[in-house]
Amino acid sequence: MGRLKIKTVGEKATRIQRKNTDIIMDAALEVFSKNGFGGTTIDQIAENAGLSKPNILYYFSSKEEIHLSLLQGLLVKWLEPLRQLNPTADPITEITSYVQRKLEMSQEFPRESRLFAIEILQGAKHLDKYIQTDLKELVKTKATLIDSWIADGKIAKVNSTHLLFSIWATTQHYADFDAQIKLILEPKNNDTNLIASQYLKELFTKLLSP
Amino acid sequence: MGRLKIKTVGEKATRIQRKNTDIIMDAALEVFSKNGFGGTTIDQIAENAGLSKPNILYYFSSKEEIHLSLLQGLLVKWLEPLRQLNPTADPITEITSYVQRKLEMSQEFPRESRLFAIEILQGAKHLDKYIQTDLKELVKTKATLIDSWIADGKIAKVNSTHLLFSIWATTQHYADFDAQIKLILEPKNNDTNLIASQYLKELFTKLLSP
DNA sequence: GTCTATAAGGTGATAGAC
DNA sequence: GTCTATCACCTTATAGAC
Repeated sequence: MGRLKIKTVGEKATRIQRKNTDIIMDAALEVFSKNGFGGTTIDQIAENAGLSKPNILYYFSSKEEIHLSLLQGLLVKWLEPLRQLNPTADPITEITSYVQRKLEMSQEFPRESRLFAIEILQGAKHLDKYIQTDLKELVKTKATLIDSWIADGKIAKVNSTHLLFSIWATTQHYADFDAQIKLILEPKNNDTNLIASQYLKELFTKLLSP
Repeated sequence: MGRLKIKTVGEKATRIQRKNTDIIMDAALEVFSKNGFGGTTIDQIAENAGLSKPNILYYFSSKEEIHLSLLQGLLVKWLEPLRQLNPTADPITEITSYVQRKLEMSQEFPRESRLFAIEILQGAKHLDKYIQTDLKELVKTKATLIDSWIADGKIAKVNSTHLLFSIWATTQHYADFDAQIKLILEPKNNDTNLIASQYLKELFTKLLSP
């Protein structure tokens, strides 16, 4: 009768498991991204999910397991924009498009962005193996691609790795520091996303123009 | 014999109070910036400070009071680089100097940077009044200054508020996401700070050149 | 000012009925 | 699969001796 990973039941039960697992993870994302791991209680997750605390612990064996599942499930999605960086297209268009994709992802998934940010901020203890392998490898590949564009004279000479850092920093800032931005900007400003998009396009276009 | 704010004792006692208060706040900064508010226990602060838990609570009436004291003490220092932005000097030099000051501050006080970041990330609940007054006012003043530089044709036309956002984002990134950066860069890279400094100077110089 | 002891309440996780 | 009840532990904060 087992835990999640042991599938001994039929189609219908599996579907219920999947559905409830999704509900719990969404509720947990909501609370973890707002209060951090330590500031989150299973009770809060349970209330958010509309389930009882023991029921949460029927699907996940511990609070930490929920947290880990969330982080690991996030990684593939989070790297997708960078993976799409295309060697054959126009370099500046490619990079500014990447900036746009990253910005849109932060705006569309602010909870995920914050969860990720909190985790890195606190030392990346649960992601370090992944960062040292998958992310490091991907950065290396894409930095090499950018370096080849520089060597071909297609874009200006810049440090390709720090270029990536600054793209991450500027795009994620709008999701992660949203509270600060909202408090500073006038409430009437409903076009923050558009302005941010245009500003960042200009920032990186000017940097990279040969 | 009263709490911190009531000064009924002589010079010597006051000096001890001040010394222990500083020790506690430094220990608390260490732990809060690493584990967040919820992930921190008074026991951890006590151990870090080399004091007993009740002794901590002799100087501060609660865990939250320590946290608040830290955040509020941080604000003046954190805004100083922007305050120094000088209306009379050369605009591009002024802005790139500001970038350097902000970068140095993040590198020199990474714990403060992370504490601040975690607070904003989680909704800025304890700083919202300050952000809406002091910071908003300062940003308005300095954005107006930058706008006047644009009007005078001294720098390129950009959105001045988003310029400030991108400066904060890029400079704080090196402190806040240090764990990720260290894992991605080769261990041999000891000159990250220098490269970051040069890269950011180029990024903003190109953006702002008329 | 600093300590030991402890109250008071919250939290993660489990047992067992349904 | 889901619930109520509960255990065992941890944590904040206080009381009171020194």
